[in-house]
Amino acid sequence: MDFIKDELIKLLKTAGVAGEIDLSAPPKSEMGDLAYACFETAKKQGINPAEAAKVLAQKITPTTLVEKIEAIGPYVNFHLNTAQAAKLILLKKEKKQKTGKKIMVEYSQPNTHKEFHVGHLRNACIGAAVVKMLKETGNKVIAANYIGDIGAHVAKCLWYVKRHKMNDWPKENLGSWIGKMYTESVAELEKNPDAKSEIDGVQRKLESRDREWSKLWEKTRKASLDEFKRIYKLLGNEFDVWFFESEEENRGKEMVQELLKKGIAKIGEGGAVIVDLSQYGLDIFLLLKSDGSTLYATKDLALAEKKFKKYKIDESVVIIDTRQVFYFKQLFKTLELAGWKKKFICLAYEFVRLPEGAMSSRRGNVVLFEDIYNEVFSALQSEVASRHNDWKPAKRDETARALALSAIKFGMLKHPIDKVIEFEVKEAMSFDGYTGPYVLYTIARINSIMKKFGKKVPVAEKYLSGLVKGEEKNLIMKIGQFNQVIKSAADGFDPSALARYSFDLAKIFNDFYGKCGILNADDAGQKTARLILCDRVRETLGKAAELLNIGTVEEM
RNA sequence: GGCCCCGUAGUUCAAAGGAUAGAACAACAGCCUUCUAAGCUGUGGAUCUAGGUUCGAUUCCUAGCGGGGUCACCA
Repeated sequence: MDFIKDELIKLLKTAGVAGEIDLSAPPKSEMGDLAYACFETAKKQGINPAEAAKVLAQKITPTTLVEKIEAIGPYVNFHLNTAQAAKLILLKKEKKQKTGKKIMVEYSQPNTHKEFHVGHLRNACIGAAVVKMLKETGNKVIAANYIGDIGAHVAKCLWYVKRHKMNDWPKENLGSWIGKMYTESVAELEKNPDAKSEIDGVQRKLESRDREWSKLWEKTRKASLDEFKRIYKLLGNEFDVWFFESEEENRGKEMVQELLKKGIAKIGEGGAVIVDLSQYGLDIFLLLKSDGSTLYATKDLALAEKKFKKYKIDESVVIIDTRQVFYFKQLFKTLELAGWKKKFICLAYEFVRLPEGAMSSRRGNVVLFEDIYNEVFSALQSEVASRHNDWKPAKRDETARALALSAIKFGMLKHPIDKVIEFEVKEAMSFDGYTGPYVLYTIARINSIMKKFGKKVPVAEKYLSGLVKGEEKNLIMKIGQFNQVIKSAADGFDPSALARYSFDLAKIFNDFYGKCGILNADDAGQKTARLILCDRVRETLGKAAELLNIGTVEEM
């Protein structure tokens, strides 16, 4: 699209337009392919925009690329020659502009000793997509996970296990069992608040690496981690660096002392270490508990230091639940007061709730990733079986798995991050319309055509003159937008823009597919031209899916 | 109460201050001797309220109303 825009901008400049020129797509394709809005120009000339558009349109003469220039209201609309547009969009490679920053994206951050539910899923999906999009736009990206393997929640879980469950450990699925023990522990603590002091004692023992408790901790921690790694493998999440809270405790405590010395932190009510941020509207920030044991904040100080010192990154992006933004504002402010001038970006997504209310391990109304995956997978198993009786079971399962993951991941990514997702099983089970399977289906349709064609599609400019229809042009123009969509989605950390684009492109393709014969086109030239177009649609959809961390299928 | 996010068809969401506010789901009516009907076509249906800035506001500002979140030993 850049080549086309460059040429149009040149035409406009020759016609006397000065300054920045911005071209947009008109709302309806009949109106033209690209439009220039004349508001600025009109203002400079002191005439009304519709008049300016009319004058400007008359000054520009058609070229091989631009067939018609038309003023509609305040807009100058350019109608492009389809074959020429196809040449510039389908055949010419645009050079990518590189941002070239070194960015660490920290995401997922699950707590061991807890269950992995669909709220965690949203983070994992957004994170994977953000990492891929930032890489695509030329950044060096380090994908980091930060495991909450120590802290109050671990103490709660282990206190309960030690007290009630030492004799009934399961042989399998230890990781998810431990998560359930956490939930039971919370329930018990609610009934019996006095247990709090016992649990605090457990946390202190864990932090002082008491031998007996450490042994229990190591075993359960590993089981939790194995469970997470299994889920990441299924989801296709890969991390370059693993941080653990347990490894940040000591340095964190030291840093708290340093902040005390500098006078940035002080001892607050009850003996805890605090930073008073009330003059910044950020209340009181707690760094260390009164009994000397650590908080999230203690460890995050050390982690921030490690990220910039050890990994020498330019920016630190942290993907978190919106409920933690206040905490992160406090943390960033504290680092700033301590003299840090680093770029911290806090990418907050709204949470996933259930129709009956917020998910809470406490109330036991969480939807586990595992459960929803199994449900979607088995629904797709029967879908696939009903369509492909002849396939081997292994192939059917593999297809159902890919489709299930595409449905779940796309469902998490299609909502903008600042919208609360109300998670409904019914919606997760729908495979029509604005869904992952719809995009995969479109790719599978193209694969099928290519397979029937049976040869490599010959790509050459001479075939493109076969492209003349409106449906073809719509597709070409949409493909032309791809690079810009990637760029703005990456810059805005917004996978939903890319998800929407891939759906729109698939939709335009299916329209084309229904109206234009491909293998049975009117003549050989047209057929080849359409095959080239199909190939580029497939490539674009495939790339979009890849950037969203969604795997595709050959056929379905 | 302070601060943060969100209010658009029945529902879930679009629309860098610009053209007749777009989709999807659901509802209803059609389309498989032809490249995969997980598809396509058609029909109805919406900007929370009141001000302001602007040639122009769904978008920006102010106030209100409604929903959600958060505010010292949780993460």
